[in-house]
Amino acid sequence: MLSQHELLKRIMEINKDPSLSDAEKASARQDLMSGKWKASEEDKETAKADDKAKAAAGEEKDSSLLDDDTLKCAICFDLCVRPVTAPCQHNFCLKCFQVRPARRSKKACPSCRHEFGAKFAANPRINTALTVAIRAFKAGDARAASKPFVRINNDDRPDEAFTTERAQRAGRANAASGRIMVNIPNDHFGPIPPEADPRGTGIKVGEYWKDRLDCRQWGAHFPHVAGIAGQSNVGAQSVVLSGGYEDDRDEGEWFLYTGSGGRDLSGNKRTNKEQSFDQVFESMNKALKLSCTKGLPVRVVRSYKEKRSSYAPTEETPVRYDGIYRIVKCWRTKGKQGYLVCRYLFVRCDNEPASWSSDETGDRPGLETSLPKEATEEMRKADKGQVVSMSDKPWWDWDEEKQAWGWARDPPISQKTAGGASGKQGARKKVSEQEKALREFACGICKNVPTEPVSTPCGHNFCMPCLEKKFGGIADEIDAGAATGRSLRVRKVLKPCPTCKVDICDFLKTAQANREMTAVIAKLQAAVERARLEAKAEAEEGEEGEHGSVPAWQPGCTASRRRPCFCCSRGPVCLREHACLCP
DNA sequence: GGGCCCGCAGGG
DNA sequence: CCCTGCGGGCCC
Repeated sequence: MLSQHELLKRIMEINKDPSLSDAEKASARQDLMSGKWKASEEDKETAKADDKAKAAAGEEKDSSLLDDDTLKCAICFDLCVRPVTAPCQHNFCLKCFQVRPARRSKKACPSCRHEFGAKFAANPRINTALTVAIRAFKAGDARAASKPFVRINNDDRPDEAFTTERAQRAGRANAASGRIMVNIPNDHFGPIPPEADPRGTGIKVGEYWKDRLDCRQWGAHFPHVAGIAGQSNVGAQSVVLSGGYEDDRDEGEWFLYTGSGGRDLSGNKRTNKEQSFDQVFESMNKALKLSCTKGLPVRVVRSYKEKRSSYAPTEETPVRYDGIYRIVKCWRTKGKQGYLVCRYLFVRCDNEPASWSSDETGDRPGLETSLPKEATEEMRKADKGQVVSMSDKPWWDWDEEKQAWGWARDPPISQKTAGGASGKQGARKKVSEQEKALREFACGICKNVPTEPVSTPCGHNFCMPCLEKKFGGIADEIDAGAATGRSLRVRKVLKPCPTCKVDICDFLKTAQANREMTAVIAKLQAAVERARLEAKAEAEEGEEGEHGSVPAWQPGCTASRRRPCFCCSRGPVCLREHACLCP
């Protein structure tokens, strides 16, 4: 890996290289920052010599870099805060740029008088490579700099599944397919931890992918078209800011997000800019609302397709992970198209600094209480005056002791069987949980789960056969009692609930196995069985020959449904052929 | 750059 | 099963 000094030197060399175009410069910088660059022998030599010189000269060399314009704002002459880079290669703080050159009629660089292109003047984008350099510079050593991650080659994978001939010709499936690299269920909340990542790093803020499909494979956001990942009764795990809704407003640390729906998608359309009816808090919008009230962590991914945000990535880093946010408020209001839209105020709460931040630390609490005026103004106009707030005890919260964000309550349990770090621990846990649920139905006499369950008015469960055995031919005796009209009272005393001793004689007259309960029990039993199998597979994991009778995957399989492998959870498994892709 | 079409995942 | 979905390739 490059020393920090070397890194900065290289960035400057790139910036000064007259043979490179702006785009090439940007791309070279990005490659450097993302760790794609590989040390050649020559480079290693210079690095060595460099280290020696550095050792001799102490830190002088590093501090001398402060004289270089590269990291400084050409307006305020300080280190850039949220740097934007003009086509002339001069850098500015986003704010400095917005208050000075952007407001003037002649939009030109105050440093070199070079006129900005219309695109840059209208929507300057943060130069994230520069923020990394500034952070590194401030920290003075490589350790504190956000560590460049090494992307493992995602191409040429045996399981980069092609589904259609057309897609094969294009060199890539045109819909979601391919192996999910991270070991987490789709309904995993919060950051993707190192344990779940085959590289052992976890998904870091600033990591980026070439498209939504790639992003999906690394678990940051699973749906490949939809912008919201979630379940209406659990919450939302992640969102993408992709410019699909014109009401969105992005200010980096906070943004206003629009819910989904309200659009006519008839005729096999996937999206439609035109809204034709009101949005409601249902399905994905409801999931987001739940994440809001619970204060759950929501992963946020930004796409270069968002054209109106300075915080959106560029084509060089098309789909970028920006860390954890919480939804502090949500409400409904009239959107620009005149229909009601669901609105969500996201506020960042991540331990890592944002890609656009020149700070060395992540977010600090407080932002969620001092709401931006854009949001408060909109909330005042909220539909029916209803504004939903985040809980006082959010699931994801600031830990004063650790001085870090983290889980303040247990994370929601995954409902999926996708395996993975949490899923694996969950399998055994799930067995015991469901067994516990089953025990709720246990017969008060034989203590087993009843096959013909009866629930008494006093709320206790028994097997029908156990009750009959206990009270001896219930139906017959009662019939006999009714026929004689004599000893019913006596029998009543003789038929107390075996659990609570309450008289259940009258109930027993008409008692029948509860069909509804039978169904519930059957479902639970099936779930326990499934969970047991999972736990078993888990226990046997690592052993050879686990795939048993599963046939080898055949290239060109056009299965429409894929799931992580039942055996090793690494997937995908073709459910039509039940073929397994495990190595 | 716009329109069109497509496969697929996932919720309900 | 049906419907939705802030993709992406391709053709024009």
